[in-house]
Amino acid sequence: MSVKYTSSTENYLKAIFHLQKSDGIVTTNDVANELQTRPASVTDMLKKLKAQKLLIYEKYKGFKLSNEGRKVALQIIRKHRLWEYFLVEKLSFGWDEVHEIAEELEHISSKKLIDRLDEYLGFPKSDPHGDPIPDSNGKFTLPKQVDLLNLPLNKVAEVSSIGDQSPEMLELLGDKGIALGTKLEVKKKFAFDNSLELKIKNQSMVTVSEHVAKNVFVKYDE
Amino acid sequence: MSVKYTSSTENYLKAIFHLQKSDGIVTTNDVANELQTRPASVTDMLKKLKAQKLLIYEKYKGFKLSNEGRKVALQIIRKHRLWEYFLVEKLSFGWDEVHEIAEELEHISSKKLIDRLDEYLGFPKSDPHGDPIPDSNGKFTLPKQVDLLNLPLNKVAEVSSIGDQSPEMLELLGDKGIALGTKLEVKKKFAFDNSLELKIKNQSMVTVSEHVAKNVFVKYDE
DNA sequence: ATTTAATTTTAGATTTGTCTAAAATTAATT
DNA sequence: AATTAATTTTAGACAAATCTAAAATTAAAT
Ligand SMILES: [Mn+2]
Ligand SMILES: [Mn+2]
Ligand SMILES: [Mn+2]
Ligand SMILES: [Mn+2]
Repeated sequence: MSVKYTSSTENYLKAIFHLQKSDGIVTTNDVANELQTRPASVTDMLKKLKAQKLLIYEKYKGFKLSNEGRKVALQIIRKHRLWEYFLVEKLSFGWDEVHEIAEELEHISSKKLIDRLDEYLGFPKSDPHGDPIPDSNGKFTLPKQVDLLNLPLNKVAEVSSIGDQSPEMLELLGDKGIALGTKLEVKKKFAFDNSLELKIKNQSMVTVSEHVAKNVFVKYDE
Repeated sequence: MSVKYTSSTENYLKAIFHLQKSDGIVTTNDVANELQTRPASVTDMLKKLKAQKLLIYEKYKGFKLSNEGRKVALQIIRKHRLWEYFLVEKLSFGWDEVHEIAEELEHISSKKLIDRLDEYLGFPKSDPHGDPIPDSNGKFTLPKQVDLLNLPLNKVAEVSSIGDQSPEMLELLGDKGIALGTKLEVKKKFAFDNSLELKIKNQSMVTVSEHVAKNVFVKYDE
């Protein structure tokens, strides 16, 4: 039967899950940095997670989520992303203002609530940032996508996901007229600094840096 | 500026508010009983609430909410009831299964979220149990209502609110076919035990005890 | 291979919210 | 009025989550 975890435990599991995705290996400092806390606090929590069999951990030797830990993390992520979808689609929030609120809502415990919400929303496949929403069993399908640097010239594509989702990045994208679902094509790539000129559908041309280009993912046919 | 309170603080304020409504005077034991905790824990919290100027309290002399405390309590109640309305109207929950979930959701802090939700729901005036929903400023209007014992014979009325909302009561009412909005009239009152015979619209006659009658409130014309 | 630096862990405190047991106060009974 | 009972508060403890400062371990640099 489904056990109840504290919000803190859930936040740690989620952070470790996300760090595992990108790096593979996760360190105490990584987690401290991600959760805006101190390394000593992280070590304390690692021991608790190990005691609950949510983490495989040997001191000084590193750690990773257990199967159970991964399972719990995926359910938190499911809740987070469904609430984000709800906020944008039903309550007309901007995609750049839902993360904080979802950070709280993801800890509401009722399984029935989240399954009803999923149904109410029409079983969406991805959240407002293009990230996949795990189903009730934790399964999800990664959409095939490339970043703008690897998008062929003059190929119309649709923005499907954003890598760096910092407020600064989202503000820049909003300003350039780039949102999830935006149709665009790369018109020119400058070899000098890998900056790109983009034609955004129904808008004028814009220029983006390599840093931005690497964090905007798109889907396109073929 | 809106200060952030802990869930525990919010639960205490809400409990004291509700106890104040019914009795007028509230005791340490009342609160302990309401929140399923110990009198010593209540005293601890009373001191904290006083320090935060949310409560007027002199030890051994009793206590009551300050204006600020009442204001905060009303905002929590607003959130609780709006979420209950959402769960019933949008996610098809039964009115007897939403309280627990709302007990968690009421602590989500975003003011913008709750105002957007209010708008999305069409600014409902009362929750699924017939209790009034305070507006963004904490104002609400009490619907004029009488309990079934005071409803004149053969007068068609509409169920508007339930006093005792225990699972046992809600189960009994569900079984008898009495829900919020149900149209009914009192056909007979037995002086012996104050039990009533009711004609419920589109159903057969049912009998209810005085205890039940005192906890079912109705609105009617004139 | 030592020495130095960075990382991680431990030791010991602190805050919040809770508890039990005992003391203080108020209320109720003889 | 004195005694007993109930209520409320204090004293001291504990679990959870955090912190700082110091120690242990591992990694990097001479
Ligand atoms: Mn969170
Ligand atoms: Mn997201
Ligand atoms: Mn609550
Ligand atoms: Mn209610």
